Amino acid sequence: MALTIYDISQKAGVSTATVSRVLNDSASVSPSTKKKVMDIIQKYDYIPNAFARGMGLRSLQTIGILCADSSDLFAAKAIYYLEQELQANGYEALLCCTGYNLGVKKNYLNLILSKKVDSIILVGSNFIAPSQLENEYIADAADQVPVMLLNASFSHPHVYSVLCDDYSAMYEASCAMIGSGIENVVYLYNSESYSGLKKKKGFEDAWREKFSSDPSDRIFYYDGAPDSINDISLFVERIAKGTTFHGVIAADDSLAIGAMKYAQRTGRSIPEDLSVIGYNNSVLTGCCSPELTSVDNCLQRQTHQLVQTLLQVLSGEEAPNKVVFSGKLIRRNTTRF
Amino acid sequence: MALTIYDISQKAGVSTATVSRVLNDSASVSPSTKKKVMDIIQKYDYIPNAFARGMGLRSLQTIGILCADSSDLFAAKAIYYLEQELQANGYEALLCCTGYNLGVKKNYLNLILSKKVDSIILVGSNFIAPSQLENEYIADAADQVPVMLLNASFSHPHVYSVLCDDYSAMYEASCAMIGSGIENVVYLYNSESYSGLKKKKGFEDAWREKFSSDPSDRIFYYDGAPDSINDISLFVERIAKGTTFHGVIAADDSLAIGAMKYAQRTGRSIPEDLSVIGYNNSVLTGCCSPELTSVDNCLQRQTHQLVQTLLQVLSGEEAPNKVVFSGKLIRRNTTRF
DNA sequence: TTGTAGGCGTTATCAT
DNA sequence: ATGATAACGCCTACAA
Repeated sequence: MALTIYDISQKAGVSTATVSRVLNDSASVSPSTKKKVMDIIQKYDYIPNAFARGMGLRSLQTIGILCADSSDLFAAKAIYYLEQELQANGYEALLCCTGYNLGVKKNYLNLILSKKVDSIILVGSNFIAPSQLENEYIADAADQVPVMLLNASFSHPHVYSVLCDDYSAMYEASCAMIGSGIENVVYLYNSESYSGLKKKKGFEDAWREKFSSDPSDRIFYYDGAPDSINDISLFVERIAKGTTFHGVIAADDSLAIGAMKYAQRTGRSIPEDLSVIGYNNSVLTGCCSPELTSVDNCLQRQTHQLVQTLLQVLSGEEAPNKVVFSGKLIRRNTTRF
Repeated sequence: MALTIYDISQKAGVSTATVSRVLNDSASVSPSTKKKVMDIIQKYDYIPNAFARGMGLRSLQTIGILCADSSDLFAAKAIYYLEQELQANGYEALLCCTGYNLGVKKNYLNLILSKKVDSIILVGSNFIAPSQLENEYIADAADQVPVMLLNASFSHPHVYSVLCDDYSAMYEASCAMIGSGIENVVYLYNSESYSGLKKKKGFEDAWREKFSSDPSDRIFYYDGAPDSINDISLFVERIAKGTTFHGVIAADDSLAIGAMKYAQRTGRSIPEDLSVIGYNNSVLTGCCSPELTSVDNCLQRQTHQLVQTLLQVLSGEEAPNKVVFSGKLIRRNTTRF
């Protein structure tokens, strides 16, 4: 049987209350007794029982992280950074992959709430739907613990958002490509999430501004497996049957690389005949050749800010409800502007 | 204040014990009272307090997952699969990224143990060192909870290993390349972990068998950032200054792609002038062109088996201490054999 | 089948 | 500064 606080108090010749105070350095304990207790704790490798502790403190210093798919490149990086930041501040991360179904997300959110996490971080904007009604479950959760949104935004008490201005980033990337004189640019996307729609609008506005025409016949939605580059390239090939294009702007690096694959298969050269811009500036940008121009959404800065905000909230300080960073186009060799 | 089991028992007109029994369907409860209690629980949205529950049950149905870097492609996939399997069986995953330093790993292992997880899963073989002494901390952990190893092996009571036979997979891949007549094959690796060394030995044995000579001057260790394809390609370029080669076998897809980048930069054609084999069969294999031949280590089968074994262990059944799967060379376009 | 009551290991409150 | 002791909310003998 593991040692209890009572055992330690006996051996140290003090009360359990004193041991507890040492453990949490809560109230003032005389240096000498403190040392005495510490020594016993060290000597016997005493570890307080986490459950009993949770009961008393009403917290186990644990943060729930929800994401749709933790193996998605963006999510994987985000989770890594978040976990590191949390760890460094004495918190553990409870991970939960929900998939993309709304009902399932709700269930998991409640499940993880029942584990008494101190807060919940929602990774990626696919947790936020365009219709307020579907976001009700987030508001409900926020009544229990602060809810942190990474790369999404939702206005509600106790909901805090940290995100990249995907709209502007995509708008500027689109302007760069369209403005450089490349003809017949198309836009590829694979998510209608909060950020997915922002990005699309960035392209649309850039297009309308330049040509005063409706871009909707140049926008294509891919709903296949996100990690099957091959499927994506077939998808692009199908587009090419009905539409001429010399530029591709993609809402995700993998879509961009699928387009490159198609181009290379059909003998089109990049960037001479086809320019490509991706999004997320993931490891994939360095794997293809030529290397992919992509928008960096400064994920690490986002995660850092998110955890800082979270710590403020948990310690009762005032914290910003929404922090927005700017994305940045990283120019590589699939573009010439 | 949240409702307690006592409140529910009052409203239902039964004792707390009966409510508890309904909650855990432990002992037999008459269908009528069961329904009565259930209705109250539903009506008030009652959720039992997780901490108090943990105290009674001595478990919160939580499994600790440790990995060095959760954004590593292999680890990210593994974590995703594991979390899904665990979730499906009523367990939550507590994630912890330790980095590659041994001391840090030990600390985190103890930290996560103190959270009273029901078991610990170590993802990736970098937790197992060649020297037994350095693995002592794993043996210690296994005294407290069952320890599961994904893609590593360590013989000790309460330690269970599920892995791919990386040695054989790499041996066969090496034989395939060497046997096809490709001259001056080199081997690249970036980890001296349990599996890293197995893979290297696979190559060495294949080489020795064919040429009866020492392969050590053809084996190169990369110790830079694993996700910087560019650094890897410079590393390969340096190798090329002193060594002629027409084949590259890499212990990881990113190393292989770095080699391809070098080749493409210097105008060497793949696979005519240079054949390449990667390892892990990751998403990267489809991003480069030509697409990368790579060894698949059937990660999903491994994770499934691991969780099955874990469930057996936790329910007190006998379980296999070591399960080994075979890897498989997936031939794509960077090779011609 | 059901209820009573004690215990789980801490923390927090109140004295001293 | 320190010690008793009452919560905390649930589970589980044991009793009925």
